[in-house]
Parts: sequence; structure tokens; C-alpha cells
Amino acid sequence: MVAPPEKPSLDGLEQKWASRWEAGGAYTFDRTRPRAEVFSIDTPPPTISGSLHMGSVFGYVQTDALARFHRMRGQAVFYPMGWDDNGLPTERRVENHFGVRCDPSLDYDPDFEPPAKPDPKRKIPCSRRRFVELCLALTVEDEKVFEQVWRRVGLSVDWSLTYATIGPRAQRTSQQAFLADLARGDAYAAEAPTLWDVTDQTAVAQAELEDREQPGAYHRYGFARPGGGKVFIETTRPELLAACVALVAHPDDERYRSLFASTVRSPLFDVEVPVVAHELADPEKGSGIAMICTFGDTTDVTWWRELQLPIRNILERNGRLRAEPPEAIVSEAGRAAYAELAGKTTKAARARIVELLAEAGELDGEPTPITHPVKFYERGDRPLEIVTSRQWYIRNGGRDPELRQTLLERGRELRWHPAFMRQRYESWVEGLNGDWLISRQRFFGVPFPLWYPLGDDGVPGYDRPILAEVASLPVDPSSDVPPGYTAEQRGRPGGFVGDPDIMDTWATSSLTPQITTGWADDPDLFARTFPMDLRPQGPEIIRTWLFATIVRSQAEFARLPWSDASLNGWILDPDRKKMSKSKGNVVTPAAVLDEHGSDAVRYWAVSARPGTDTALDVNQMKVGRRLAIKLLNASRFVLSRLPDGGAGGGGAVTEALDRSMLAQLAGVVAAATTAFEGFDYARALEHTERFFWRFCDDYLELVKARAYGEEGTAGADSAQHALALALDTLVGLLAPFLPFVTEEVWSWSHEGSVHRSPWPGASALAEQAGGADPLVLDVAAAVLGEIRKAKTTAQRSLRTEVAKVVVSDGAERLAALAAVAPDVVDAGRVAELLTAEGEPSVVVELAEG
RNA sequence: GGGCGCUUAGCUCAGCUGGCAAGAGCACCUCCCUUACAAGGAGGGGGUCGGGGGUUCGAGUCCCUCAGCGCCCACCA
Repeated sequence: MVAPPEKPSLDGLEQKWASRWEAGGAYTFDRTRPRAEVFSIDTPPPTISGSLHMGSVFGYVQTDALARFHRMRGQAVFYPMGWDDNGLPTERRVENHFGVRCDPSLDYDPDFEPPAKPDPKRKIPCSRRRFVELCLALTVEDEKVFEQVWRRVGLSVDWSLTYATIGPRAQRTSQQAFLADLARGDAYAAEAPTLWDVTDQTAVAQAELEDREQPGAYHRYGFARPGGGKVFIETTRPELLAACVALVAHPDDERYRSLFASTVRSPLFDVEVPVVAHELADPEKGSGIAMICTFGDTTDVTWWRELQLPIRNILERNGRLRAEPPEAIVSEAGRAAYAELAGKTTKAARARIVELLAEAGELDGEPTPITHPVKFYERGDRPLEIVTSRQWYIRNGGRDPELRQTLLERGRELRWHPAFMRQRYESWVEGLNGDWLISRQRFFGVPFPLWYPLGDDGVPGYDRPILAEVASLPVDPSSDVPPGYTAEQRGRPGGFVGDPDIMDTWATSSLTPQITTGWADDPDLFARTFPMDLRPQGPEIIRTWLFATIVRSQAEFARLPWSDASLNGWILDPDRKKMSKSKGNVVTPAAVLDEHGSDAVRYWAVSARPGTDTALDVNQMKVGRRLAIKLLNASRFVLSRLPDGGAGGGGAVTEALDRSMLAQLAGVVAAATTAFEGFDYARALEHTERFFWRFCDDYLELVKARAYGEEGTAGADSAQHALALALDTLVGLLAPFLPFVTEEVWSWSHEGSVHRSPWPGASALAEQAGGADPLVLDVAAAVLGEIRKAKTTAQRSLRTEVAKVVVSDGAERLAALAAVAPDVVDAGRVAELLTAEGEPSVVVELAEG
């Protein structure tokens, strides 16, 4: 306990208290507590290779306010922090940072050093193991930056519970969960057409897609009908003509009905393809009949599958057309035409085939420019292609109506804050069109814990994988040896090979509840923390993180992983655009924190309604700073009036004004508590803040003279007890929002941390208020307000003496006023206060001066 | 094409189950060094609550409809 300084200031509070909290273990999770007394939070692990921006601070601070509330309520708050460091974003960053690229065919060279001057145009190849080492080195640095900002804004996480998605615990959990999924049949491998990013050369999942409007053109050309004449199709992908396996029209389309079950011949390549019927063919689109290629888009995949068409693949994984033409092209002219396209990118091939079609007189008219949505990998910059490959999947209801229904029901069971966010979950689940593809042909991530035996012919036995033993996890099949084999047998006929892929980063992130609560390795902790209480996150990752987490929990536990989910809003720049790096409007948190201070920035974040998009508003931070300074000064004043500087306690509150104030405060505590219980931190703050200003502006002024002892000891005692009680209550109510300044103020009159003190209770206040009427304070404040107004209007100082005040009002309000008349007289410097029943009015007569 | 959210003072936003003579902060204007606070305080001006219809004694608050903005989802040849 330290007496308040003469001139309280916010300077230095952040460093001072952050280090004391750390040293004192203020936020350490008490793992002896039973599940019922634990509040566990499934914190989003930020992508540490991404830039830190104010949007992150925004959401995390809101969650922290909730964490602090629950901690003060006496719960053991389980609040870990994770770093999402695996996956493509880190690989990209490492490639650019060090000027290297991963070449898995290279042997490990421990002496390999990245170039001194990285050249983005000429990245030096390095082995997979070395590449992963570089990734790990860089992520460690990135994590430090994030941790510093989180500590700076005062997140009350238990830093001993930190994890990384590439760390051993996350790897073990991911692999163990995968093996469990595999055993249950919730995970499986399949060879199938998949969406493919040609730049990163990996498969991607439905959840990672986004549509982008792209310029394109309809190209119209004809297929030769059997009896002569042509049937014209329109396509935006003419370069896939060689991959065409059929034409399709709607079964009811009169124009093409006669062609069904017949065949037509393609231009240039002279390949015979059937004309088929399918409901998905839209008579309104183009010419009403479409080319089915393997594969131009996902509709092609549907047609190919449902109509059982052959596959005619012309696209390599690098996005270029294959060197050899499909076997179906037999004519010399056709093979020559294909040779013109071989090896070209789709874009170049498109340009060339248009020329070829035009030269051959096959193009009907000029291509018609259009813009149309094209699927992209969300992190990619070239359109996705579809290639057939062997991949791992996890069942997510995309092919199983029963599971889908179960997952929808889980979504309804979950309490969403705000509730409307559930709509996004529902539309996502309802729109699923396949299982979750979790394998990625990349390097920095959690490997699949299995190997394949090699036959005597050197061909992997994909249908009989060798699984890792759970006790051996985590394993890396590219360096570890499967049970029953020796290292020398790797890659040899009769030996084995490791599965080369890694898991999608969401396949790990979807297990954050399992990772943090110790599902795989700490049954005691697991029992105390799972299922968790709260999943806080951004709305943009409902379809990925939130959904995938429910999928995994449903598979393993057949239950929700948490009871509540809170969704924060977007941060918009002052022009109401969503902040993003590409727009160059990102403000770094460090700069903002430096300028305004943590409590002020936190105030801005927690003023925003849950789930509401919010502008980055510097003004709001200034308001928060003002509130913090006000708290310092008001607290200093209150404590200066208390005997022993506030260390004493107890005593009775007897005066009407004091009791009325406490009665109002009791209502505020109740309202704030209710709001917090409903995860509405912003409303809790609003109630508290409104009262706090009323307390400072009116109550403190009204009670001041009495607190100074000008009205005798009894009145002073009552004031002092009320002041002490109110101050402790207000500091407690504000603590979740402004942890630094409240801790400072608390330390002036208490030992220990306010953040470990009990959340204020309404009943103790109500007891001291003794059933007093909240109206009393309101009436007193109103009259005082009129007196001030009179002085201000007269352009006189507030110290000006008042000769006479005549208050006219109803009996009830006059009675209230009578009870506090001496306080009003003192605060207003009034010589004579008269009252009369009648229409409400306050007449103020200033003294001469 | 389906869905969700938003539209309240110049700006950023509250206004929860209908009672508001419409709020806060910032900005603007006036005044005040008052012994907690000049990184302050006291006051003031400013809004037909997006448009239109309806329910109701009463609507910013409920219903319908239209418009604009943002977002989510969708099999977009």
C-alpha cells in the first residue's frame, strides 16, 4: 500500500504493473480447482507471420475484459496463448526473408546458409529439413513481437501456458487426433479431382477459397454434328478443348434433345465426344449447351462424377499443359494443334488456341468480353485449377447428410454472441460440397504420422499404410523410421516411404481445445478445463476455425468443445474501409499504444459492441485516457478524505445523500454483472462509466464539504464510509477494462491486486444504502445543476455565493431534497434554500459581487 | 440467386423486452484557475431517428415495403 502521489499520472504504469503481475503470478492458472470453478478460454492463436494490426488488439482486448471479469468472480481462469506459425504464410515469409526455397529432393546440409543478400528473383534451393529450421528460427522472432504487444495491452493470459501450432505438443495432438479419426473412419485418403493452387503447387480446401471477379470472354465455336452442321458452345476456357469429354445440355432443352445419346466431333482436335443431359445445365447460359472438360471448374467435376465420364487430363501440377496430347487425339492435325499448346500456361494456351481456332475458321465471331467470378486460393494470385491427386480428407458432413445435420444441431446448441453470427455457420454448413481436404503438398507443418510399404516393384502400398504408434508421437515420417524397418530401407524396393504431405494448418488449429487442455498428455488438466467455456474469434474464420473445431470435437467426443462463442467485429479505417495490408491503411499497434497508452486503447476496444464493425477512432482513445486520468484524480481526492488513507474499513452510512448514491451504485453493479454474464462487456462498461461521471460531477461536489468535516463528525463519518465503499466498487467495476490505472489506484489503499479481488457485489451496497431512494441523489444533482447553470449563464465563477434558491416541485421530490438540503447548500454556496410545491422550477438569485 | 447486419446531431456511436419532452463523446460557441482533476470544470447551439406504408392510446424501438452501404453463402459453361 502506497499513498497516492501529489500529482497522479498514467506515465510508467504499464511497465510497472506488467512486471509486477508477471513476478507475482497474478494470472497464473490454479490447476487444483475443479471444473466447476474454472473458466477456460480457447484463445485464437494469431498467425504470427502476418502483420500485427489493430484488429488483433481489438478482439483480444475484448476477450481479456471477459477473462478479468470471470477471474474477479472467483473462477480460476484458464487463459492460454498460442501462436499459429505453421503453414504457407510462414513459408512465404521465410522464402522472402532469407531468399531461399525448399527443394525436398536435396539432402540435408547442416552447413547451408541462406544468401547474405536475399534475391527474391533467385531463391536458393535448400533441403526440406534446413528449410524447416529456417522457418522455426524466424517464427521464434515473430512470436516475441506478438508477446510484447499482448503484454503491453495487458492481456491477462497465463504465459506459462503458451503453445505453438508447430510445437511438439500441437504436433503430437494433431497426429494422435488424426490417427483416432483414421481408426474411426472419420479420416480417409482418396484419389480425386481437387482444387489446386498452381503457384504453391498444393491442394487447397473449400474453406480457403474465395471468388474474385475476373475479366474473361465467351468464345464461341462449333462441334460437328454427325449428320453435318455444327452445335455451338460458348466457353471462357477454350484452352481446355483438348480435355473435353462431353457436351451437356438440360434434359428438357428442346434445342438439343435430338442430340442426346449421339456424339459430336471437336474442332481442331477432331475428338468424338457424347452429348449428355444433366439438370445443372442452364439453358439460359451461353448457347445452353456446355463443354464438360476434366476439369475446368467444380461443375465439371460434378458432371464428370454423376455422368461417369472418362478423364482426359491435360494440365500439369505447375499449371502448364502436358507435353503429350491425350490419347483421344489421334489425327495428325489434332496432334499438331496440341503441340502448339503443350508446355504453355493456361493463359498462354488460351491465347494460342484462339489463334488456332481463328486460323482454322472455327471461331464464330469475336470473343465477347465479360467479367465473371473465378475461384482463387485466398492467399494465391492465380486462378485455381483442378487436378486429380491422392489426398487425405476428414469427414465434415459435406458428403453425409446425417453428420451435417448433427453439426447444424451443434451450431444451435452453441451460444453465439451476438446471436446472429450463427447464420454464417449455418449457411456454410449447408453449402458444403465435399469433405475437408486436409493434406497439403508443402513443407512447414505437421506431417501425417504414417509410412507406406514399398513393393518389390518400388510402388507404395497406399492401401496399407504403416501407422505410427501413439507413444512415439510426434513423428516425422521423412526422417523417422516406421516400426519394423531400418533406416536403410527408406525408398528401397521392399522398404518404405514416408507420407510426404503435411496437414492443413486448420487441421491443427481445429484442435486448440485439445492442445491447450492436455487431451493427449494431461488427463488431470483435461478434466478440469474441457469442454471449454469460451471461444472468442473473428467472424471471418467461422467457416474454418470455428466449424473445423466443432467437427473434430464431434468426431472425438460427440459434443461441443465450448459452451459459448463470442465474435468480434471488423476494424474499419476512418473511411469505413476494412483495414488490410494491401490497402496500406494498417496502423501498427505499437505506435498507437505509444501515443495513447494501453488503458486508452483498451477503452476504445471495449466500447465497441460485441460483433459490431468499428472504426479505428483515436477520439475514443482520448476519451478513455480522460477516464483513466479522472479515476486517478477522483481516487486521490477520495482517499485524502479518509482516515488512514482508506486502510480502515467498516462503519455506518447514515446520511440520505450517501445512501442514495449507494443505492444507485448497487443498481449499476447489478446491471454491469448481468451484462458481463451475457458476454456484453461494452454494456457493462457503459453502465459503470455513466455512473462514474455522475459520481464525480455531482456526488463528490455535494459531499465535499461534509467530507471535509464542515458539518460535524457524524456527517463526515457517513461520507467517508460511503466514499470508501463507492471507490472500491468503481475501481473493481472498471478493472476489467482499465487494468493498469485501476491497479495503481487500488494499490493506494489495498494490499494485493485488484484483479484478484472479488467482483463487487450489489447486496453489500444495498445493505449500506438501507433501502434509500435513488431519487435523492438525482434531485440534489438537478438542483445543483440549476445553480451552476445560473452562475455560468451570468458568466460568474462557480465560487460565487448564492443569496437565495427557490425550488418548486412535487411533494415527493421536495421531500427528497429536504433530506439533503445541507449538502446542496454547501455545494452551491447558497445562503437560503426555500421550497414550495408546484410546477417544477428552480429560481436562483446570485449574491451581489 | 439466398441470407445476415447496418442506415439516429458535422464525426464516431449508445438507445436491450415499445412510453424519449431523442442521448454520449468528439468537434463548434460561451464562461470559469473552484483547495481531486486546466491532459480540467460549468453551460450552450445542433437531429422531421434512410424513404414510404401499417399495428398501437403511444414507434428510433414491432410489421410490411423501397433504397443505399457492408458482409456471408451459392454448381458463376
